[in-house]
Amino acid sequence: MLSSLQDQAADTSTSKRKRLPREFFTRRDVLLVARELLGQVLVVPARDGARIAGMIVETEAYRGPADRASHAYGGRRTRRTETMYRVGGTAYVYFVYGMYYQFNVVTNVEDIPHAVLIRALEPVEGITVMRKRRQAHADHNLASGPGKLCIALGIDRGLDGADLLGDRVWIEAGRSVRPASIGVGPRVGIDYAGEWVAKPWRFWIRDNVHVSR
DNA sequence: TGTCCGATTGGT
DNA sequence: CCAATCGGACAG
Repeated sequence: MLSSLQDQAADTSTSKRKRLPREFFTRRDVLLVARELLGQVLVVPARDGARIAGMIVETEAYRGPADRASHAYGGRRTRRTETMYRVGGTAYVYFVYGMYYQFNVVTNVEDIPHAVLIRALEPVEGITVMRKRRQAHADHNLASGPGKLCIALGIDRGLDGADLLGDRVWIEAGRSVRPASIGVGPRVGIDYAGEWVAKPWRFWIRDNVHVSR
């Protein structure tokens, strides 16, 4: 089973992949979108026309305004959170801890601030560039965290608000992941969120070495 | 304007 | 376990 997973993952680097359509992102269930983003491929074009890409192996759903862990909790609408109120299929990129960027995918229709944090990628294309940016770390440590993947792909605040159906960053169809291969558990780094801390809204591909932690 | 703190990471 | 490092949110 493990080998078939790897074969399929390898397949995504050679076959033609289709870009995910608007309708994938505008669905109302952010938990469903978070699960189905596993196995899809996040792509950022490099300067010379090359591509930097990684298969999504870990995600977290944020369901504002009810979700206390969300930046949009209570309907909070500020310059930073405004992006989350845009239509599904928009990139929400923010800066934290004074040094890291975090890449999110906005879901649902306009004015409903739901989003999926992309927490880890398995490198697929542009691995040499990723190694350079991440200072020659082992491959399983190139993009195995939300801050790390932004460094590896060169993502910064300039991509906040970018349309995922545009040409600055997008997501292509990779492989579907069987429910049995999906790990489910509580989100991390949100100890301030009270009862919402325990919600099992973190998803990952089981046995994949590129998952964080 | 001042203070508090974070959807993390890497080193001790 | 802890420091790094600075923008965002909010109180005053």
